[in-house]
Amino acid sequence: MARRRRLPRSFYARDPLEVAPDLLGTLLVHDGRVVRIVEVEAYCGADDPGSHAYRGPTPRTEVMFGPAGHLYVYFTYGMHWCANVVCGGVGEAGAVLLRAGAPVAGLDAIRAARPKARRDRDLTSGPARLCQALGIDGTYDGADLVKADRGVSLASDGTALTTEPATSTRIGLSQGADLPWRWYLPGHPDVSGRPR
DNA sequence: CCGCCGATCTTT
DNA sequence: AAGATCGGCGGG
Repeated sequence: MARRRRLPRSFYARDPLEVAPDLLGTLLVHDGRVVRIVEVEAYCGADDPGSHAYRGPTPRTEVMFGPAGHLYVYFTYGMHWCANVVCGGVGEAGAVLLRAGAPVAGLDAIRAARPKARRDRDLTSGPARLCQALGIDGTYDGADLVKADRGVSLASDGTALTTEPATSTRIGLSQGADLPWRWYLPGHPDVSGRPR
């Protein structure tokens, strides 16, 4: 087991198109539960019609316009939470959506948090499943991943990827649907969804 | 495995 | 009225 090293602020303070692929293989940690990130999507603020921040700041999206390295957690479809990592400079509203992971530790707690999952592959494959599995909800909006002020952080354990990342268009969008801003580790059982 | 549909509520 | 989703159901 290699030592886990929390990602520094400088990791996040770059263009989301650079940060997103670099997040593959990193560890999302909360409350004894750890998953290895295997699927992400980049969202590029005012330059991206698919971003919640495309039309400028609102109460919902204000965290995205703040400093990098914080969580942007939003509520969708009346019942689900999804988590993004804020990237780039202040005011740019870059973000990377965490779409899927592979459980690394705390499997019992993850299973307990996902009672609807029939198979293990359904535990953390999907942005809302991932949040439910790790116990991340709206109270974590704005949480600092570098300071881990609410117990959530991202770390690297130095493990090299065994699969080359692949790209595709993003899942579930009608605006910006043609942009190839999704990265994933192909063949991984936890990778979710399909582009349209 | 795949496709369809309903749930449920915030945002526009 | 649509949405950065999920889970249950039916069919192949």
